[in-house]
Amino acid sequence: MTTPAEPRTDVPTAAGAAVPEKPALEGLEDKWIARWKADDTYAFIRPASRAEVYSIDTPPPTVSGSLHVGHVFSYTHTDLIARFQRMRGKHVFYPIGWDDNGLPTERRVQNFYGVRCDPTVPYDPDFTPPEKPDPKHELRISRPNFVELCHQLTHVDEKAFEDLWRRVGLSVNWSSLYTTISADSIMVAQKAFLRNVVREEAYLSEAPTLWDVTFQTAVAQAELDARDYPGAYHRVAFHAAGGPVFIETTRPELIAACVALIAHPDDERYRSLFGSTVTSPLYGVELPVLAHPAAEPDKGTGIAMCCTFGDLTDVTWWRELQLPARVIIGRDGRIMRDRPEWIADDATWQVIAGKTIVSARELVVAGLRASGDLDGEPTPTLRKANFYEKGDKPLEIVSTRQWYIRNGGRDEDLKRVMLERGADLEWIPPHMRYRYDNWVGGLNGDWLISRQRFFGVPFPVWYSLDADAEPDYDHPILASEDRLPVDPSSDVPAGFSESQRGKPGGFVADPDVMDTWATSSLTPQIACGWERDPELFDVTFPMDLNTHAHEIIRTWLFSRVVRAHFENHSVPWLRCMISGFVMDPDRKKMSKSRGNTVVPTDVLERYGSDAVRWRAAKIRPGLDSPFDQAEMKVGRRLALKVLNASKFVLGAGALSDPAAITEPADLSLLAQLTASISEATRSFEAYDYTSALESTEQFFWQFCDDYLELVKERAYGPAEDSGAASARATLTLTLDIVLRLFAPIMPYVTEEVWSWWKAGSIHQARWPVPDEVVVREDPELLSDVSAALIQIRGAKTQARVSMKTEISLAKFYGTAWALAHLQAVAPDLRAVGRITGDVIWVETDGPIAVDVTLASPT
RNA sequence: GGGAGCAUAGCUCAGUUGGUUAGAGCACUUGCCUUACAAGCAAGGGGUCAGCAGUUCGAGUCUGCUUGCUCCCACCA
Repeated sequence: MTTPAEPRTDVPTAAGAAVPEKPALEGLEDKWIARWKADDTYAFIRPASRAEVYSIDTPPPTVSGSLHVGHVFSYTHTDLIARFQRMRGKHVFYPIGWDDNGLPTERRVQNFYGVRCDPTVPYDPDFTPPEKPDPKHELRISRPNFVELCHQLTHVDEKAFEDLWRRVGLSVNWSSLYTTISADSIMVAQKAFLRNVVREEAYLSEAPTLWDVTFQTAVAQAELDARDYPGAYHRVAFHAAGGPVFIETTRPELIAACVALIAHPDDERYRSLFGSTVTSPLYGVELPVLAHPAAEPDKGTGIAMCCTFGDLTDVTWWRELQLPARVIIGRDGRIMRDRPEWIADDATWQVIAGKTIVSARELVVAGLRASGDLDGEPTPTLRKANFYEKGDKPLEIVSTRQWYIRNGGRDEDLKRVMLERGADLEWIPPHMRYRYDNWVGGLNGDWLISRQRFFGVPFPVWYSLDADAEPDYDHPILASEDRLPVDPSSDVPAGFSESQRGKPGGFVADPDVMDTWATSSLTPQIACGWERDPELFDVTFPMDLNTHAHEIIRTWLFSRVVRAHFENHSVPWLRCMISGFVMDPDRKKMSKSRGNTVVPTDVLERYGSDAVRWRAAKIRPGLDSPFDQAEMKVGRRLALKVLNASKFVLGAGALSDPAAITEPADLSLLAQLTASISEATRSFEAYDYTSALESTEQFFWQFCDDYLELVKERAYGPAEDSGAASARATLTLTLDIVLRLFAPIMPYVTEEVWSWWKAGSIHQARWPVPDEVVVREDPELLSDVSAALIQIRGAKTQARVSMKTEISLAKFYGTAWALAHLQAVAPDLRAVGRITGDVIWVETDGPIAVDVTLASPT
């Protein structure tokens, strides 16, 4: 009745078919981590054609940061797909990288070693960091020494990350590991940048820029974090001919930077003042009163002071009304020491000169109070202020020269193209596309990529100096591609010699580095060997899948779409699978700043990787999920159940002979198994790993609870008995297939059991197909048997007796069809129910029912 | 203020194009040492599908409104 698609020949493992006495989960991870590493089980073997490859772009974690369970879940989601595709026969290109460049690393190095980078300090080849950092006296060290320390520390961090990912069981290609600060990455980042410059997709511009005073660097729109920030409204009088004009401000320290008062053109209250002038309190600077539609009549008093620069509206006014720039805040976040030329009275200026913003504010308020220009007391308010996401002071706006890459923020045509690129991607789940559309639609400037920092990819650019040693920013000297990677601070541009560095008529290096996103926006190009390995690039790019959590759609996802659009005229990948967050039990987002993170190593140790992965697989793409320890226990129980059930199956004697499967109950099970294979496959193909797991799990539990119990006695029969052979062959085939269905989710326990009687890794085995089992029996048969079993067990439970209590008389009720099903497996039914007496069959129209008479307990 | 998602058992979640009596796991109750597993097995209780209104022979499912929660974006006078 049943023939296998192809006879299977099972080769015993080298160790022999060893089923342990007491299987345990402990120790499996160490054992298989070592084996997979030694055998390079997940190696990418380069095939001839793109169609044979499945390539995946994964987020390079910031190695100086810390990971929490949310990361583990998200990376697991990717691995589930990778393992499924590998078993489907794809050559899975699954590189991983470490994001080790950038500010987080610098900050960690500063704290770890107690040092600070000072580019003016010369390199010390014999430098060794202090054994015990002294936070009060940071050691000032040269940029090369600082960068060396960054490399040292990230190396240590990277080892810990690799250990974690290996424990989680990620089947990445470790030989394709990249880092964002490696020579290759620098080369890719510099080459792509140079091409952007040549095509005028990147440009240098002096403009007001959001500036972090702590880190003293520019930051990009994507790195902003709007936070509540306590402040106070100060009602301040400016002086006009007709009397005082009151404004409200939370930033009175900027009165000295004021360039105009501005109200809405239709605002009757101020219409008469337009075109006239007022003078500022304390400083007596004469200022025009102007009209602009961006002024909001219902904010404050309806008339605002426009400063250089208090907020982005000030920048708009400065630009559109062509106002002068009156900068008073320096890049260190302090009021400038020298009195600006528009302030007449030096004594007034000296009050705030050199002060921090906070103390300057207090001093100015005291001055206003003394001069009578403060109307009433300041009223506290909670306002939103822009912060750098890694900073803890509100951003200032300063005018600086920076490199930008066009992203559509200042170009409607490009914006439309970027939206179209987003629409070309397959989004899993689909609604994540709206996040992309929202972000791109709301861009209000190009992408600022330069950072005034040290550990990062340097811009491959110099500027020539004129006779006064002033740099010519309009004509940057670009490195030629064949010299990459270059460090302009030590390399010399063509046609110059090192002796001309910094000299009149000579040259100077661009001092900045690229933001880390500028490099990580090229991970598909870095990983796939762009410009370095054309054959690899051809078979891996555009990639098949991009995965990460939804918070970096606006940053990492979007920036890669931009770079691939410019460089490759394509999308970087075909689809994006977006993970949700793990929330704390109060349904709050897990984050380091909230202090509610769960350290993954603890959880992995307590429940095991298979259990944690099982839990991750229960979370569908895009959905947030609360973290619950109890859920892990269930996963652990399943892993253990797989071990125990396998022990039973193989303990009865593995029989890889599908032709021996002849009994109706056995054939019916295989019919159900076939349906499960189809369902799991369909689900995985649709990236619905959760449903794939659920269908397999449901089959497996029913297999254990009903089928295994039903055939237990028969399976123990003598080898020459055809019923016993049928049971054993069914058990063996079912285990073989179920293990493979579980393999992407629980790689450890499935590999362990596989090794008990098969050679090779289950992770290199093929995903099951329904054709492996050719069935002609009715899957309903076992369902009817289960229904009868429930009745028999129920009777015993109700009587509060043991399941092994004998039944002296059993009456089965049901349709002729159902009774036929039960009669077909009557011996099994007698065995599992311990029916020792008579069996009576009663045909009815109703559902299956069983009446039993229990023998008196022994 | 703009956008998105969610609301089904005490908890976490399924519930295809509307169609019998709304499901699962956990938790809970009760029973069972049953030779794969007591980290197990068996049986059971538990829901006004957030609320209101509508479409329909029929609504957890479709439409509108309301409420609540979460996330993203905007909001610095």
